Amino acid sequence: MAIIINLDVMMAKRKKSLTELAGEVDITLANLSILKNNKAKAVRLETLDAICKALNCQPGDILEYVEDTED
Amino acid sequence: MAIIINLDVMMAKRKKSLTELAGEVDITLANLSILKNNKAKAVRLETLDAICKALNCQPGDILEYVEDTED
DNA sequence: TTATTTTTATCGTTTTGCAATAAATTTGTT
DNA sequence: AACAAATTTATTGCAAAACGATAAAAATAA
Repeated sequence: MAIIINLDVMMAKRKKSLTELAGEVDITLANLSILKNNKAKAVRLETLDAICKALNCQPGDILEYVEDTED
Repeated sequence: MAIIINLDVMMAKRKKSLTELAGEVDITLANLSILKNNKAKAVRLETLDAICKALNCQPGDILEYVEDTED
């Protein structure tokens, strides 16, 4: 099992593109993409906070606990 | 608003002390205490994973979105 | 094809997780 | 009060990683 960041669901729900989100979260588009695709091994709570704020959601909405029997 | 880590609820539910948890999470007691008391500014997903595993819970169970109008 | 969005990659800086260790503080027990 | 156990706080140090800045590649849309 592994924890992954899933922004897709909330982004779709809020109809926000990565580009839009990056602007609001105040993080570079490139780095947000890394977070979104689980290339990051850690997250600053501050960043998570900004994302939740921008997507108007709870941490639990974007953090998932999944089987890592993929890829 | 800020995201905080709240281990107390799940620790109580699982009846686990910090000392026990530290052993299972494979992190030093000192550092787990830091996480527990929100002195950490970031968390490794790997660590979060180990904590969720040890407490048998979801990330959303230990991550809270609260007003930072305290202390 | 052309434009737009997203993903990858590289370099450099700064931050921070975490170990190791030890001391201080709190909590529990008799 | 006295003692033990658990928790918190503090230091030092290092390796790892976030994130910025930037640019190029790849994917998606029009």
